[in-house]
Amino acid sequence: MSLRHAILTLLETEPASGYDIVKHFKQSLGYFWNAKHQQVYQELRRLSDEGWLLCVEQAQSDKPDKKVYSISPSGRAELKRWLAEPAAPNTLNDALLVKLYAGALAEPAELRVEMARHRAIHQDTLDSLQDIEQQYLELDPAEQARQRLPYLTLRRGILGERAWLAWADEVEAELAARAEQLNAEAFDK
Amino acid sequence: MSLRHAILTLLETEPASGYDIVKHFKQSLGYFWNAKHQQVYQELRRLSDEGWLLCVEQAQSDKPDKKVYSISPSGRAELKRWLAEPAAPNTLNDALLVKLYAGALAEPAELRVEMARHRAIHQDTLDSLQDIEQQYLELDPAEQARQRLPYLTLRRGILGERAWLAWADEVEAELAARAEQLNAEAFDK
DNA sequence: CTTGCAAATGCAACTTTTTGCATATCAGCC
DNA sequence: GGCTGATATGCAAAAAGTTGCATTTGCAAG
Repeated sequence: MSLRHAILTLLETEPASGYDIVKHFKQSLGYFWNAKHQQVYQELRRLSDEGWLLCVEQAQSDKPDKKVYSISPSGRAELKRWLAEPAAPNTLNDALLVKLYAGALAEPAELRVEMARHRAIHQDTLDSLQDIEQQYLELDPAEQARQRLPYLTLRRGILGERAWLAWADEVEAELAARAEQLNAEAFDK
Repeated sequence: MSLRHAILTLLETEPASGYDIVKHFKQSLGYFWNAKHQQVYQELRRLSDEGWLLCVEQAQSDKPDKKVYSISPSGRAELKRWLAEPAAPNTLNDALLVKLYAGALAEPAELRVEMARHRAIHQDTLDSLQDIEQQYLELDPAEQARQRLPYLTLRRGILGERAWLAWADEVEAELAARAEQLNAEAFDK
């Protein structure tokens, strides 16, 4: 489990509330980490109990009160310990690829709709990652240097999404060819 | 949950034992689906109980006996039903990217070792996927046409791994630059 | 004045996945 | 005769993740 270490990593940059962390996961960091709010809040409490985080309740006049968490020295030590461990390579379970694999059983038109839907999502993700990249590239060189490693994780997102879209081109070309074939067969009758 | 549908998809091509399925996941299909044997065996029993699979115990003289599962008509119907559903886009949790993000806290040398280790794994995966692609390309055109959709899932693996390696080049260039910088600083003293 | 939305947090039940342990058959090797 | 390794299957507990439900504050729009 590394949700806890993902949280420690985020809090290493700056203190944040559970709500803030979830927002990060939903926005920029969603490319490499995802978690529901329920999981995050629970984990924050556990990390607090273990002494890896400090928690300050902060009253707000315009919004509901919040709990701001920050990393403690022992939390930072734990993060360092974890960083030195080798990480298991990522495994993935991709339902869309299963559907494509079994696609001979499906309606070709439905596959095309599904691909188009996913393409739109990936394109949106790419656009927003590229926006963030643009902001990074407008920073002064010293700040760029400081943010270099997070930037490289962003690059992973960008390169990954571009590869996905290039693949989608191949798939859509094939599905279009199939649709044409079906059309021609229908015409023959 | 789509492990069950991944299994149905595999069995749609040909009957197999739990052991066979696990082997598929470990080998070629590992790019898009992963599951431990415990999970697969359990799911096979459940699918059987629901009537979506048929199971035949097959005695073997040279090896332990095995249970060969095949998809039933109701299983095929369920698979079709599932194929028509929209799939949620994949989310991922990538510990390596978390480590890189927090990399300022880590030993640069350790990051480089870790990257090299992961690069080797991805390169191996790419090599084996490309071997499979080569086999596909040597099939006669009719057979290629029949295998076209599974082949496209293979392409996803290939394009994905290439993108990963291209990204690793960027990361390694940066880590090498950091190492040189550290070296120069040490030399100054 | 109520409806809806963003900010903010949480419990409880459930499903899915991982981890650890366990066992049996047979082939080939030393 | 004992070891390793591939084949083949499973139980049980724990951890991780999802789903459904629930609540409070305050703002803004209608």
